[in-house]
Amino acid sequence: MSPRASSPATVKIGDVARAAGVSLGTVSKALNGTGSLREETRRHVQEVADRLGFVPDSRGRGLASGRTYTVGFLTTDSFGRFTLPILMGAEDALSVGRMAVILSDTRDDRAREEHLVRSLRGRRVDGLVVTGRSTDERARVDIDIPVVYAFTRPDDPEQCAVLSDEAAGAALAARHLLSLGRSRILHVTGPQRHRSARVRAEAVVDTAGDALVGEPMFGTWSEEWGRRAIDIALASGLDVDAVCCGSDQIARGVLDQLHERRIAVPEQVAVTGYDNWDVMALAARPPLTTVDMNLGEVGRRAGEMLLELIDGREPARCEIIVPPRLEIRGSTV
Amino acid sequence: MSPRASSPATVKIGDVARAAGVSLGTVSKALNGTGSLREETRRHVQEVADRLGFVPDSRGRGLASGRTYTVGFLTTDSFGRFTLPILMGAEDALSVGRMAVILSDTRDDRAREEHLVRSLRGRRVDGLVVTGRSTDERARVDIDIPVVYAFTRPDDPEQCAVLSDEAAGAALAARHLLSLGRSRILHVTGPQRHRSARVRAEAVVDTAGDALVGEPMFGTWSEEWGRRAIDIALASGLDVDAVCCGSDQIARGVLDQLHERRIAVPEQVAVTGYDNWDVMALAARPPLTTVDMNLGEVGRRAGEMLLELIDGREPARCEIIVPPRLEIRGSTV
DNA sequence: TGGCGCACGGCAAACGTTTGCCTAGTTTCC
DNA sequence: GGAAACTAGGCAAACGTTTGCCGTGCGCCA
Repeated sequence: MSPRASSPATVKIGDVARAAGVSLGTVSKALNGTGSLREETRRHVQEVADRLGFVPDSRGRGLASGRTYTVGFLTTDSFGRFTLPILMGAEDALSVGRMAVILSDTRDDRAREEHLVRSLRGRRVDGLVVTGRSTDERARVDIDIPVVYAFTRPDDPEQCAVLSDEAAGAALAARHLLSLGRSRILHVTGPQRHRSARVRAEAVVDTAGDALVGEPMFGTWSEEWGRRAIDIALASGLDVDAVCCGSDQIARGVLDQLHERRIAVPEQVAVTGYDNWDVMALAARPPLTTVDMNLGEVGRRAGEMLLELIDGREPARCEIIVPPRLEIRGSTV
Repeated sequence: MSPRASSPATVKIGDVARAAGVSLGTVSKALNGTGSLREETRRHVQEVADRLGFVPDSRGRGLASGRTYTVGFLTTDSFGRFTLPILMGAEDALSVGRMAVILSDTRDDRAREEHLVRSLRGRRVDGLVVTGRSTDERARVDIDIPVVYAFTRPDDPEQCAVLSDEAAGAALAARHLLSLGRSRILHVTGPQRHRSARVRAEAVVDTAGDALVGEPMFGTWSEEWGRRAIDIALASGLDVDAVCCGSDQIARGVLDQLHERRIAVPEQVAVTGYDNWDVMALAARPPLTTVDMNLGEVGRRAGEMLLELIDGREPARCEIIVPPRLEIRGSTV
């Protein structure tokens, strides 16, 4: 087969060497800043390389140096709302280490995951960032290169991970409501079988104490549930001056239903969300006070940690908990 | 530097050869189904390779075969709402060609794009999918490998592209409203400087004809604008029985404001959106009738076309227009 | 002026594959 | 029974780098 029939034959290191009148190894050293060369030589080679538009072939480079400068980004949860900011953060951190990121979306399919991991292994990636839903633990990826889990919690506690402090986030919202003098707080959140929902609910219960009205209401992560929850709560005669929601979507539903019933937000009832999902939180009326998990930061820290692991440096901590942040807007005074 | 200090030294093709008692080249042929070998030999080699857990090194493979089986996915628009489904579709199509996808997010930064393209070139990717906002044309990427533009329109008409038929989509919505007997249709859409807004508006005007009330209302792609537009329209005494919106977000705002004013949807006024963005369209009350651009299909077709180009086959058409589809829900009868 | 050391840069092995060519052995056909 | 025609698989070159080691020529010092 004709090797790479690209039109104007790619320029390789030998071409640069010839054009610069030096040896092939010298070009490599000049361009990589290694070996011992006169500054003048380096400059000259650099110039020639630029003129010729030389870009070193990562295959040869990888083969010779043992590093590919490539990492895999493995996600179970397609590229949903949560995965995305993490990906962006990770890319940020990794690109300063000149790493390229290969995307692998398992679509939550075991066989597909196996195939993808095999492919990544074949590409000799230097490391792996694994992410997915935070709701449950995920099985560790069986591969003998550095792996950092982001957002999702690996079932093996030895593995490095960067997680969001969900309890702290929920507490943040609850405390905020308390500080506003609210004393009859309702908690509406997602399905009880989801770890996130449970953890957040527990934190709200602990923080709000006597100020909590009734039991946490578990349902689904939808606007629809937010609306229904309000109906249910009011129908059962609950007296409420704040609703602490498990997600922005739920909060949006809550807001709509309160509006519907002519209950003033935030005057009569304050509302908080969770996620700081801009399209939801900012478009709500009033704009939603909500917890931001700093997912970008989660991804960034995961990328940084992976770089450390790849470089063989032991990272200070192998589990990083990223603190969330409260974004205060109009839905709470 | 120690070449790849991974714990249990990676098994290479030579190891398999030795273990199977054949030559190195034979292993390659057996595993790749090339050359002429006895079926028995192939099986035997395959077995040994499996037992040893051999995964060929893509660097060596790429170097020898001239193909990297890697493509770049270059996006200007971070990985927003539109880019994502395209990415997923493209990945779908490319993964059947055993291609890995390297992500490159330019963040709309010229310098960053240059750097990323250089990096992709260094990795000798076999091809490139370029995507971004559909609102404007984008400068062609200067690289001498196959490139397919998806969703975004390249400024050079020679380039291959897969686009969504936005005019058809808007017409679809307008025609649907007409077919329901609506005769006083208002069009509310995004900024006039956006190509998408202009194209869709033009199509609505053409399709609705006399049934169009007033001029298309250009604004922003936000819920806020949807709400305001309704206020403005009603304040100016417009009599309307349908609102054809340029996006789901706008439609959502329109719905909310109509609801606010106790105007029944769809009985008194029917509403259509554009994008079929599930979190918006499904959570709306009533659920939104909207145009789905089939972005997954756009990505898939782009991936397929790229595969063809890489394989040197001239694709039948170099510009593919993917037809949109109307998703009918409760906001129109 | 002679010797030593140092700075610079060349040489070639190594990285892990694929693939065209060649050879040895087996069959087939007269 | 012998030669021609295949068949199966070995051999080695090639892909494009990096890097350790070595040699050469120069400067410096005595």
